[in-house]
Amino acid sequence: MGVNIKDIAKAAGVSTATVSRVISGKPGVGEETKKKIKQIIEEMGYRPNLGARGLAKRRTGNIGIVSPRQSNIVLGNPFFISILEGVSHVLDQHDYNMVLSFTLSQQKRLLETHSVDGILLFAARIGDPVLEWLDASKLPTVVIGSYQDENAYPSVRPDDEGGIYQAVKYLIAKGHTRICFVNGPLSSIKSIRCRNGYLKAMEEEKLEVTSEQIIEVPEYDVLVSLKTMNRLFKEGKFQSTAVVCASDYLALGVMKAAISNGIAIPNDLSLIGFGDVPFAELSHPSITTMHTDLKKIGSQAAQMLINEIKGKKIRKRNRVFPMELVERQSVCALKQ
Amino acid sequence: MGVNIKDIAKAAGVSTATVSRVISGKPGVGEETKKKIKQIIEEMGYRPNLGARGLAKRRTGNIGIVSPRQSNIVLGNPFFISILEGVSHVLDQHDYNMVLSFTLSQQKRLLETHSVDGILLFAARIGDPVLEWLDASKLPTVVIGSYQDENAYPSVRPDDEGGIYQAVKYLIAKGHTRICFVNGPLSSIKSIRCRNGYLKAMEEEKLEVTSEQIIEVPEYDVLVSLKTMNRLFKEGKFQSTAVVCASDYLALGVMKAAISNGIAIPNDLSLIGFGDVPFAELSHPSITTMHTDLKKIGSQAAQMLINEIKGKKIRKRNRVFPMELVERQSVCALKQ
DNA sequence: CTGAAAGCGCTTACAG
DNA sequence: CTGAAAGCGCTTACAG
Repeated sequence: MGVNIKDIAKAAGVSTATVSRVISGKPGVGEETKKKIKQIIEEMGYRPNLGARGLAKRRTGNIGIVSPRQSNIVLGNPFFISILEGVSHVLDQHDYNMVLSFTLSQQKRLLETHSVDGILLFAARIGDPVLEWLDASKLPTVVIGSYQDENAYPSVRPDDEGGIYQAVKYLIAKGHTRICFVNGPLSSIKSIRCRNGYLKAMEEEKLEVTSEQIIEVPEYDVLVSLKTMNRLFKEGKFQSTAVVCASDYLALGVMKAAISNGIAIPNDLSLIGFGDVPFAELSHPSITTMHTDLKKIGSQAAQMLINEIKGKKIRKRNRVFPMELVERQSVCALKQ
Repeated sequence: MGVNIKDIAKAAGVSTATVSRVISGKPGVGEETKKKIKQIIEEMGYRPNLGARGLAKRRTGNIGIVSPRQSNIVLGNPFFISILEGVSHVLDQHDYNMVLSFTLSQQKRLLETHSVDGILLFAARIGDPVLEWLDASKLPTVVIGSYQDENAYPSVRPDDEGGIYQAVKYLIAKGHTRICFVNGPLSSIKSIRCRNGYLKAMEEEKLEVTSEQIIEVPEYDVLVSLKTMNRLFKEGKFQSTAVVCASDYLALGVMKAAISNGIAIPNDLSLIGFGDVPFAELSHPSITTMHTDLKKIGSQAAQMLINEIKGKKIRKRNRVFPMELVERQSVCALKQ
């Protein structure tokens, strides 16, 4: 099992307490002794056992990332990846490890076995079993993305409502009036917020919203979106000249379905995505979309969690990041 | 800190040893006692402390996933995501947590602090500093993907060489002779293997390979591929009628560059990708590509690692998964 | 400035 | 079938 603190103490002719002090940079050790111990640590290749340290200090040094969604949907989503990058950067500076959980049983274990010091909760939906375990665990938690109850945990999220609102307004400014909205499932609070943004913009402009104009796709996934839209286009009842989507992936599905049904984008149909993932720029045509600083959302959330763990007061519990429109090729002004 | 094993022991009027036996399902506890203890555990909501258990059993219950590449490149890559899904599934069954490391310092900590019981190494390149730490850590390790030394660690990987070989042969069967190859950097062993497959197929058919026909892109990334190809197309010296790529992402970059330079795919240029990530099917045109069972690669690697940790003999240390061609829309027969 | 000792929460020979 | 005790590798009052 390698060399431990006792070995070092013995070799240096001091107590383990002194060695421990040197390792953790605590004051109160003579320069001479410190130097000697450091040298011996180097020579013997000593590496602290984080588990043991954790036991003694009653912390684990791990942060759990939990998302109730299927791993492929979350991890395969550049949206989350970018956020994770930000998270990773901050945890790094504070010497935390990231423990990911993709399955229900992993999440349960994570939350019930004192394996982590705090939780970053992603993409939760109403009714997710994880929420109950989380609650019972009493673990410091920060939510990333929209959540049912802003008061339950501190949170960081993009301004979903404002983002969609802006997108709709932009299309209206381009002359569109028959604008439909492709949304994710309403079990996601994000979807509800996005929906509100859409309705608000339409109402403000006194544009009628028929039930066909809100298309709810059961999952934030390209393929699901593709299938749903394919059916719609084939039925021939699709009347809109523009569509706003609650995610870039949804938009990509719409685009693919449109193309294979002979609907040209943007000439026959204008399209706006949401999130600005790398693919939005790479598709053909490139997708006009709503952008926000995902990495920063991640790093702020991580920072808040660390403060929470340290028992520091959090100034602003719920942070909302503004979104801005990125103009690309998928929108054009409506021709009369 | 919640209720611990002592509390349970006291409440049940037994020793902690007995409680421990019940928890870990060890034999040698009376039915009555066992029942009683189980009930009390339930009532008091006891959850074992994995850290403490780990200290006592000299294991951590964690598996580290390390990839020397930048997080966005690895994690943003559906190729790895699919593999991770397979990994996740197996680790789950064996009650292991997954600890991810995205940055150098995280990896160093992971490898030097007894934080994990084993390592799954992804996408290593020659000269990566991680390799040295890994080596020094003496941790059980399984490599996923091509690696410099097949004997160093057990490994699981797709048949890179055979895959590219098949792709080239397929194009030749379609009448192409001027076939170029877009590869990743040669610091990656995967790239070297892919290159060999290309050369082998071309040589077998006695087709000349000029130096311009092998295009080495410095990173397995869409944008980098896009830029490189854009430059090439603009120079106007591009002579091939078909291109094989060492990854779907590379292929996507080629496609995007071709389209924006007025080169139609597949009519002007046939294109084959590698890996069959979800986007290969969703692009327009959809990409003909080499497919393999990525999830299975992940689950096999995880299983091998667990066997390694348990000290079981591994029957076959280096496993190679065959690849097969998936015909889509990005290739057409050469018109004379 | 330094050490002896207790403790973190669990497991596991050993003894009975 | 069960318990007392030692131990996993560290930290931290406490005392000097």
